[in-house]
Amino acid sequence: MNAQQASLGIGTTGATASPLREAQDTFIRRWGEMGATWGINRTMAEIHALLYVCAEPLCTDDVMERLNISRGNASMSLRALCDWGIIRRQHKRGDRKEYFQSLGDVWEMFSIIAAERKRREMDPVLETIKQCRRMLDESSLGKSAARRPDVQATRQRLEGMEEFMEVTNKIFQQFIGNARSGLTRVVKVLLKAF
Amino acid sequence: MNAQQASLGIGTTGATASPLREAQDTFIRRWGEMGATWGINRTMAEIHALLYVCAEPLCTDDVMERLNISRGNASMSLRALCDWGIIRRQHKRGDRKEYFQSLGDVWEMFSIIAAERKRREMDPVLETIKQCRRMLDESSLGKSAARRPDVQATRQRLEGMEEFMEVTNKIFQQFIGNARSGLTRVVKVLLKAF
DNA sequence: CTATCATTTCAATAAGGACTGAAAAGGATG
DNA sequence: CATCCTTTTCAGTCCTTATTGAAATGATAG
Repeated sequence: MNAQQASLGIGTTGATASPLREAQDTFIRRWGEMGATWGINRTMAEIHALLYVCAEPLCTDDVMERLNISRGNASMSLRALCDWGIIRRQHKRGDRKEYFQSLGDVWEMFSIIAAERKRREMDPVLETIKQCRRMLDESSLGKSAARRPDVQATRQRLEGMEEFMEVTNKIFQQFIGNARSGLTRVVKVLLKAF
Repeated sequence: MNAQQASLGIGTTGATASPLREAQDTFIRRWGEMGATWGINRTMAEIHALLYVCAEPLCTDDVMERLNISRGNASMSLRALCDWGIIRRQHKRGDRKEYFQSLGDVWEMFSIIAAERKRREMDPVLETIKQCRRMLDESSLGKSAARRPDVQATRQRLEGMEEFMEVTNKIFQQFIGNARSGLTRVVKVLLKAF
């Protein structure tokens, strides 16, 4: 084991139990668990946590050894994280391997994630709700059907949800649009207001 | 099939394809998909969507038939939704069955969900981060170890994450504390500011 | 061009969650 | 307290997703 590996706490023997490594592992494990409950797969969350806390570029083998995962898994997860945009590839001169590095600014990371999840998961729902409302319009159903109490009740519920998502979307938008290092404008406003 | 069932669009034959039912089903399906990507199981999300759009109390059998799920599944999912507090049990006089009804106010629902997820998923992470930071304190490691660049780098990353989560927590808190029907104070502040 | 090292891909498999159905428990009614 | 109706529970099964490992592909250096 060379000096670099020692400082990373990477190695096949479990003997190296530095406090640094222990602290990092604790964080990584917890972050992985949280990811799972928010619909992000555990391994991806762990890899991200690892790159984030180490705060230096690691290569695929580092990640594999440190988290005990296969090469295939590491490769696919690293690519997914790059696709999300929260880690970046890096080349070291004189080294064929690729290295990966996490963004350092938490606000930027979360703003990227928020943007992506809004696009992938909230926008389609909002679209669907609008469509459902249209299906229950007077112009689609005729006057008498559109006034049935059950139809009206459903329409009202859809309206309530649409309003909510519209507002939530706006907040996301603000968060997304402004986050370039440090606290967002949204957040500053909030913190000042309370 | 009686009148009540007809109006709910519930029935064993697939023949009844009312626009109301179609709109509801579209919403339910989409809501279920979204839930899945946010770590809420699809069936639970669908049941909730059903109770929400119908805007009237339904019994276990209604839910089973409408969503094609088993009694066991319906029972467990309904209980979980009650535990979350976003649907409520109801008794109808002269009827042994229990009925379930969704909260009508979306803001209240999400405030309940936010409170629960904060408690279950964010608070523990924050706790872990604090603990990890303590592991890397000068008082735990001694001066020289605590000043190693790798230790300092990790400590900084943990601090960055802690700050982020602390602020996020405050925002959640505001959202949670104020939401009793209609827009929260947080949301009003936000909307005025932009 | 070939050898060498790195990365990606993907079929096979393992692991984890969700769902069912039937049996048990609960609770109202006469 | 016996009956009838409803709800809950949970072992077994099914289904989805995550992971592996080895073969294919790509990239660099000599």
